[in-house]
Amino acid sequence: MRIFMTPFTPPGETREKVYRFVRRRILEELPPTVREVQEAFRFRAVQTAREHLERLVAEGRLVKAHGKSRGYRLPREPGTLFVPLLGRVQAGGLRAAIEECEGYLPVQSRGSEEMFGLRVQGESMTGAGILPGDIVVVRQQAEAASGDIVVALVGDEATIKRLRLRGNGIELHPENPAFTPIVPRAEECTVLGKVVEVRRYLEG
Amino acid sequence: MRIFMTPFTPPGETREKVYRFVRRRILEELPPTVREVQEAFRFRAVQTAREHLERLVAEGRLVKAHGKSRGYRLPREPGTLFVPLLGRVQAGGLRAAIEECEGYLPVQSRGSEEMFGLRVQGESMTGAGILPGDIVVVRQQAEAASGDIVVALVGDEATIKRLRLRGNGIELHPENPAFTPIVPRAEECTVLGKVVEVRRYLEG
DNA sequence: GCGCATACCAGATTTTTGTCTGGTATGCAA
DNA sequence: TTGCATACCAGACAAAAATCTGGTATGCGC
Repeated sequence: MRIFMTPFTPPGETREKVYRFVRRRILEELPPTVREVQEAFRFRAVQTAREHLERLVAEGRLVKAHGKSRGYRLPREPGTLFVPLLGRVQAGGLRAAIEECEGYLPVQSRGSEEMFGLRVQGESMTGAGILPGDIVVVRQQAEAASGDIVVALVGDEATIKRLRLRGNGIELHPENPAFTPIVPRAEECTVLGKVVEVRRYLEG
Repeated sequence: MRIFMTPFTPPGETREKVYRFVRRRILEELPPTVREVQEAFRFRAVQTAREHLERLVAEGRLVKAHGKSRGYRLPREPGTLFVPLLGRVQAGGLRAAIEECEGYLPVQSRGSEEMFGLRVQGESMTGAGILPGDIVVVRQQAEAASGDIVVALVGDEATIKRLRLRGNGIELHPENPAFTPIVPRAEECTVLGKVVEVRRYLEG
């Protein structure tokens, strides 16, 4: 007569915990093996862990790569990618600036667009809640709509302003009464991309 | 006589590519196996991939968990963790709010502190560049220093204000002249945590 | 009782994966 | 020339991990 450890486990409760465990591990960059799940929950059999995992897959809460180690993943990728954080961008040197970036930022993104982070200098956009020292996350694109906040290369330095289309030309508007709009000639201004996110770190 | 495919590969060039490949894979959440590296570079022998990887470890550019599958990691963890994004927090229900969160935010963090994200309502902190709809990232802590921006539970709703210590008591200061400071009694106010980051998503 | 579901366990097989031993080719410096 | 480094290859072995087969206990509806 064998002893079976089958404490009163309400249906689904253990599975819920397994799901949370696996999700956390995946988000922390290393999905667990079936045996790691087994050990984490003190199952006596690998199969028990496997059954929970396969059930989660059947329910659509996880997806897996059959036969591969650590093959369980979250469905619909959370799509977190790391974009380079640039200190400043000088004329023409976006490529160079990306090579010499200060670090990387985790960013949520659906596509695999080319993006970068840029540290804000100056007070010209405080009216839009963008303060010196903030970081803007920029999606690289040469075109933008009127009203978008963009990063543009004017002269030999990148600047953050609100874009206004005026007939054929463009204007770059600060969001601070102490500054005046820039009306660059087309050939001396390049739109590097659109600001899609603003971040401010209050410590560290 | 065997034929060896040894094209002119400048020293370190292949290794650099291997490093980039592995780093990308790690950041995308599933570190490669040695054989996956082998296949990605069309090496005829696993050992070739292994030598590059071990070399990268020796150089300190990667670290590994010996004997574990997919055991290569980036040194000094980028320490990205995912924190729950809460819509609103009502009296006492921080735990409940975390259970029913709207989603997860990738956040850079050194420790494994308890954190959460909270969507900003109202204009009381616009002077600090915190606008309605912004997201604040909060580290849970019951104590905070004078001058910190905190999330506090006053009455039955969470609010974001700048904390001021006044003798024995506390004051919660808005950063907008149209609002007046709150001077709560100690028993009707709980500091949930300190705002460590502000985010604004400009699209989506 | 019966059938059926969930929840779990035991032991084995098969595949994947990490590791190891010993090799070839090329360039460089002593 | 020798020695030594890098860069690569071949074939194996052993550990780790996924998978499979067949079981026990408990509760629920009929």
